Amino acid sequence: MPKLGMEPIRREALVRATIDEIGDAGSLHVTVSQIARRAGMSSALAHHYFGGKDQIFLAAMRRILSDFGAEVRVELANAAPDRRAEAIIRACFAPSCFSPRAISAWMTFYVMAQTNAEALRLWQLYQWRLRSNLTHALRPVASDPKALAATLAALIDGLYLRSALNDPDTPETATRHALSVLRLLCAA
Amino acid sequence: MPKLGMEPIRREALVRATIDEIGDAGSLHVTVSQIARRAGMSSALAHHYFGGKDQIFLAAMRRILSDFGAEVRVELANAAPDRRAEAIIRACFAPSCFSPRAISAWMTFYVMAQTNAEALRLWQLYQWRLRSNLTHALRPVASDPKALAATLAALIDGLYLRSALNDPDTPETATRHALSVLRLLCAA
Amino acid sequence: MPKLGMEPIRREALVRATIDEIGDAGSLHVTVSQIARRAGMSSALAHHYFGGKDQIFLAAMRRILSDFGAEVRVELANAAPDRRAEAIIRACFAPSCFSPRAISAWMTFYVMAQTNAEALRLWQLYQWRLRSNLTHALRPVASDPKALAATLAALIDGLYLRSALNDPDTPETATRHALSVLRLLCAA
Amino acid sequence: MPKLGMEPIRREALVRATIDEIGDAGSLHVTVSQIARRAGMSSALAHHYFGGKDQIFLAAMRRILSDFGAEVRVELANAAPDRRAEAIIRACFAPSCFSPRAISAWMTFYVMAQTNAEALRLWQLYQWRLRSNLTHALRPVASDPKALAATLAALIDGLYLRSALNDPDTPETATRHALSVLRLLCAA
DNA sequence: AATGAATGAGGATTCATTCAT
DNA sequence: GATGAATGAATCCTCATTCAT
Repeated sequence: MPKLGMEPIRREALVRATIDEIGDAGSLHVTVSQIARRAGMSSALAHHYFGGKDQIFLAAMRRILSDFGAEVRVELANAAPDRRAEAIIRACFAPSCFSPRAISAWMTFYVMAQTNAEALRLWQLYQWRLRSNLTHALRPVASDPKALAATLAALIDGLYLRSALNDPDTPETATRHALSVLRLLCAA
Repeated sequence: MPKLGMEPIRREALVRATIDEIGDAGSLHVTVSQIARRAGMSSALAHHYFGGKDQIFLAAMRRILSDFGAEVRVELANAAPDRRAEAIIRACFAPSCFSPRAISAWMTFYVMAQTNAEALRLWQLYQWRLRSNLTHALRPVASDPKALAATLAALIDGLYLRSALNDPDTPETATRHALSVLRLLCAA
Repeated sequence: MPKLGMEPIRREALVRATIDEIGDAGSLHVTVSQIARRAGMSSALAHHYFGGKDQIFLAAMRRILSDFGAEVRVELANAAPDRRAEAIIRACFAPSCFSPRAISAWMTFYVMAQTNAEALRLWQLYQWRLRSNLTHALRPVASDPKALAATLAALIDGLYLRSALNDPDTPETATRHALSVLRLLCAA
Repeated sequence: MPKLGMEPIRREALVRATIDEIGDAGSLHVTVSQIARRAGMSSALAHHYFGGKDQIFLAAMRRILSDFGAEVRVELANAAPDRRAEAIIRACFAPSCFSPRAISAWMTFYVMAQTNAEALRLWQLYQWRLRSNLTHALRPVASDPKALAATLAALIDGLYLRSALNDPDTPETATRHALSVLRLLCAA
């Protein structure tokens, strides 16, 4: 009697395992076997469900992006209209996005995007959404919302980067940093 | 007497080839053989001179850092006292540091720093120098030089990142962006 | 369900192939590929089952030791109480232990024991067992069983050595030699 | 002005270095470069003088044999006619032959002899001389000098073997052991 | 659905040896 | 006489991927 409906469960487990494994290893140098073992199945099954290593990685990247999107939506839902930019920044540094594991995986996908077209597309989508969200949110409070959005997006990436490299910055410090820049540049 | 003095030539060629190869490939997934071939020698000779793959990569990283340091020194030498921060920013986006290849290699070393202690040390050294230079340069013009230096450093890294990911930003755009943030935040 | 239970078969085949290959080559200078080919599989599979070259070699060494132990047990089971020492000596030169291949492999492992801790431990275990068995067996017939056991153990090793080096000694000659020394020294 | 008469000096240095290096490493896994470095010259020069690695090893083996022969001659020169067998045994365990280094090198050459014809010839020569010397020396004191010589030769090899494998036996213990067997078997 | 079995392709590293100077 | 330079050929090991069951 075959088990039914295993596919989504397996895929989910593999995606989680991929993020965790990359986060632990701190690099893309992670084998399919390691991921599969962590997900509690054989590497052959991982291939069966995803077709190949790249696809597993891309699925993990999509998952990180959608987690991020969800976080943004939650924060935006509770934000006053003139606090929407703050809310987005908070979402960026929320634990689900800014844990060491997530950061490590995130940074790693940047590298993947240098060679994999689909990964690049995903990153560009993320950038477009982030900037678009920020621009929209900044419209009530900034004189040049688009430029400020670009600045904040770059700053956020930079803060991710140094957090990935063991900078002792806590999420709180990073959040405070980004928020203070937001305030200063809105005032300017 | 044998042919003499090849060592510095070979090492130099390998370092160049490493940066170029990583830049072209857009990832650390570059073999010693590829590097050696590009440098016009056998992989055995590359090992002979550097001892191993990691050391070749670290030498390339050191080279990038020292190129950057030289660029900074040049720009600072020609800068008026109240333009020193600008000068540093210009150095960051000077062609020798901001060519697609250099950026790609640079980003790639970030990944290496996640697992290699010496690479991490080198990155931290770079960060410390950059921030220290910036802090010093900002003293005459900013109310909180240290905080502003941190912001600029993060912003610069973020701009590198998106440049590495095929953002159509030109060096000029990136420079203008960073300089404008500098001005706004000094005024604030 | 997949093909099952190959592991013990493969391991066994590899252990046999290792002993044969070393025996043929007459040295530790034997590659994993050679062994794997002789065992009818890829070198990758050999690594998969054993983890590395050293472990393959150690498994082969363990096999030789256990073959020897079995031979001793068989001979002892059929021996009169005052013939137990003779039985042990016969076991040492039984075909399964004293074939050219086995000797060659045996000698070769001696070399391995000079640099590999686990191999050394195995050799010491073998020595301890041999001497212990001999001492016990000699108690009824010798005045200083321990000293005589040490002498016989060294003599046996020496006879192995020259057999490994193409001495025309047959197993029978070697057995007769050792037995005659046993008799002489018991009488003394 | 070329240096004259360097050849014997270089060859001597290489032979010494080979023995020392093998002794230190405890195995044949010694590179020509290591040997040459220890001998204070380039590996190219080592090849120049010896033609290849095997020849270097064979030269070292010859040296060990001739050292042994010299030791035997010295001991025999000072021995009373009925003490000649004792003298040979003492020579076998004299420091120049029985130092850990010498033993390690010695054992290692046994392995070489399994594959190299010239090494085998040298070992056989050594055996022949040892047995011949012993037989001659035993004539006045043993009933079957030839058989006893064979026994002693094998015993001596066995004692070397266990000394090579870190048996705590000192040279003195080994000497006493061999001498006591000699006495017992002469009496028998 | 699931997996143990199996491998080919490749990658870092080592080393004896050759050669130009 | 002497050596730095240079390499081809190996060797261990890894890993994504395929397949039979």
